[in-house]
Amino acid sequence: MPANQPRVRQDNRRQPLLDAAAAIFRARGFHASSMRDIARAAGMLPGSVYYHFDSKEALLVAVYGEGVRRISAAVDAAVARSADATARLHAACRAHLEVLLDASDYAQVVIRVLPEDVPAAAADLGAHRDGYEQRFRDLIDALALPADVDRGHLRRLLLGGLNWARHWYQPGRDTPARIADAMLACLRLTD
Amino acid sequence: MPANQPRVRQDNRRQPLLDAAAAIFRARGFHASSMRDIARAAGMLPGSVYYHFDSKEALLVAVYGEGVRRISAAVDAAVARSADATARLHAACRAHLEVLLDASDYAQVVIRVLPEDVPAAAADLGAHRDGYEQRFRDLIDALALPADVDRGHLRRLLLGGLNWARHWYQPGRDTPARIADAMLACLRLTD
Amino acid sequence: MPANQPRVRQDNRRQPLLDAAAAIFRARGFHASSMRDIARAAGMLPGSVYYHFDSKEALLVAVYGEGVRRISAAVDAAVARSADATARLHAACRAHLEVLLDASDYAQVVIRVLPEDVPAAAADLGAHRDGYEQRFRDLIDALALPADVDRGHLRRLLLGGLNWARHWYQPGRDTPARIADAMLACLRLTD
Amino acid sequence: MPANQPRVRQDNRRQPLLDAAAAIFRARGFHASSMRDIARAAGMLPGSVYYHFDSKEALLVAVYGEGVRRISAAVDAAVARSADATARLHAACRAHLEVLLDASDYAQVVIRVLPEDVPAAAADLGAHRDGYEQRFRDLIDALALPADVDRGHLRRLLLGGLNWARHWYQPGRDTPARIADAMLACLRLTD
DNA sequence: AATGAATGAGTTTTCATTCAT
DNA sequence: AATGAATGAAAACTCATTCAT
Repeated sequence: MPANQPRVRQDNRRQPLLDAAAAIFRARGFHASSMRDIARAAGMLPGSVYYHFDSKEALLVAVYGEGVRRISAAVDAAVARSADATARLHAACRAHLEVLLDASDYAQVVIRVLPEDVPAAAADLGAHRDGYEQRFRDLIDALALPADVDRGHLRRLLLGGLNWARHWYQPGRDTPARIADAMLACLRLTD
Repeated sequence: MPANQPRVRQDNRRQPLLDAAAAIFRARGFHASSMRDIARAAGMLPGSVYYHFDSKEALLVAVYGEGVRRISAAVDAAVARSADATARLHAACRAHLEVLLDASDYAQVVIRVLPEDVPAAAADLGAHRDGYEQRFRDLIDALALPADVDRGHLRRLLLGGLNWARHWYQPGRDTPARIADAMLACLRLTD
Repeated sequence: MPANQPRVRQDNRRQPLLDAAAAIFRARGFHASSMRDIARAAGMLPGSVYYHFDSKEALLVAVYGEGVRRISAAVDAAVARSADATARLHAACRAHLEVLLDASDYAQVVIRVLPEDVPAAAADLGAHRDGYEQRFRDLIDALALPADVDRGHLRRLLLGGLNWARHWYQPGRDTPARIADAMLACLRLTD
Repeated sequence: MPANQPRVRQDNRRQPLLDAAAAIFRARGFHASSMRDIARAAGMLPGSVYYHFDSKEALLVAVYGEGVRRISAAVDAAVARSADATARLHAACRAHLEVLLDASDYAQVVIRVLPEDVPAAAADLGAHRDGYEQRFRDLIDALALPADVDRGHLRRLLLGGLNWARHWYQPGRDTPARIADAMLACLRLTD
């Protein structure tokens, strides 16, 4: 035995496993994804997954959390580049859709898997989601809106409309940024 | 032997079975609903369900179709009461949300179960859905909109926003009609 | 109501039902054939089959019996045309193969379904089969064979070899008559 | 903890499982054998079988392949002991029948289950069978036969006749070797 | 002579998970 | 850090059969 190498170990297969899970959850949803499939995509045996995560739900929560973290980071970075309230909302919506539609398996899991689909994890997923939505609450609070526009319903209309894009978006026919702009153009954002 | 009974027997357990399936699909989604559960809710044995429907997917398609029929009927009836384009859209949105949020298990299945969740039935479900969305296409075509508002994106924003309500709506705190009005108030529907 | 017609009824759907059963049993064997399939092929509902036959086994026995009757008739007719013992055996083998390979679903069921596959009907099927094989026993008894040829094993070799043809026979490449002749030419039938 | 165990564990329940499957398939045929029964005979739960084999068909193919391997080995060993063409064919037929009738569940599956009974596995089974039959082709090619004996039909007659023995053979009344000899004595194998 | 509706036991298969090694 | 081998429950579905009408 040669000189003890320092051993970098510490869960170095966790990341590939998460990546695989994100890809499978995104493509098939929670219930139609099996631990077998995820393990195979990660190059492991099904039993091995349980070294890293206690359950299928725990794996989902980890993926979902990473998804929220990634959209959050993208939105935060985009928003930071402007000072004007309307411009900031535009930037946020563009970033939101870009990550959601093109970039990341992780982020797509966030809209593909609904908390209510997984009762055992619903609380965790909901908390992650709420944390993210707070950003849009703040952005909309900063706008000068017509008096008869309700900020809560505006936020929910906007987020619902953006997230729905997953169902009809076809890469190539349009871009996330143009879709975001077109939807914002439908809204009464100024006096 | 009394005179000629009317012979109504035909398929008389099909309706209760559909009702049970609608309730279960609505509450748990497609994959988390089992034929066992549906059969039990309908007071049958699992095998008996297959006398009426060839597969779980076929059962879903039947429920989904009935859901679309019910929303369509509600929207058509509501729209028929006005001549003004904007008023007609308002009526449609109110009816859409009312059926969706309060009235019908069948209708809720339509937004709870996404075609892409059930590849084997996706084409059928999609066709039903498209037939329904055509109504909103027509309603929006009839509006006089600002030149920079894209009708396609307006429709998708609106339907996405309305459908999203399922996730946050709490009966009692608000009414479907008020939500529909509040969301429409956020939109630039006039010149 | 016009003058009472004499009504020919008396189980007039029994024959089409038997035909359908023969076709299905022949193509798929006993276990892989379902009463559903047979009923559908006969244009009935599954329950209706039970008006004519008490069970799947009873249906098989009827088909099998008809199969034996048909081969027997063919062989008897063929044999009757010759007086010479060897010529009679030739005629029998040709007729046997012709019915088996080309002519009749019923007859093919006789070699496709083995009595041992259907314990509940094994006795009946075996009896039918034995009745038929008696013909070959008689034909072989009438031959003048070399002393060291055992008549029992000759019969079993010949019938086994002929029946096996089902597995490799391809219509067009050869004819049942030529196959029968070629096989008989392999045997030591004369001193 | 003793020194270094040899680690033989690998798939150590696979063999008992195959044995159990061979016994059940032999006794009842493919369709009448259930995975339940096979699992029970192997001392497993039904689900556990699927760790070793992907499907009932795959299990059959494994049993069938092993059956062919065993008859092939027996025939090859028997044939190797003679140089004379006729003696070699005799040895092959004796070995064939001995394995088939007395020795091995595996081998009996080969004649009990017909490829056409299991469409999903027919190609695999057929390939196995063809590989085996090639031996008889070679043995018969080596014979000096009368000019009017067709080698192909001789082979098919002989194999059909031998395999048919399964249906009437009763241990004790006769021996496989004597049956083989008696059948060969019926054939015109010399000029 | 047949049907509509159902039954109940059965089928093959899949699943998340466990655990000694 | 992972694996080989299994478990036990449940999944969707099929089957032969029944029976009032």
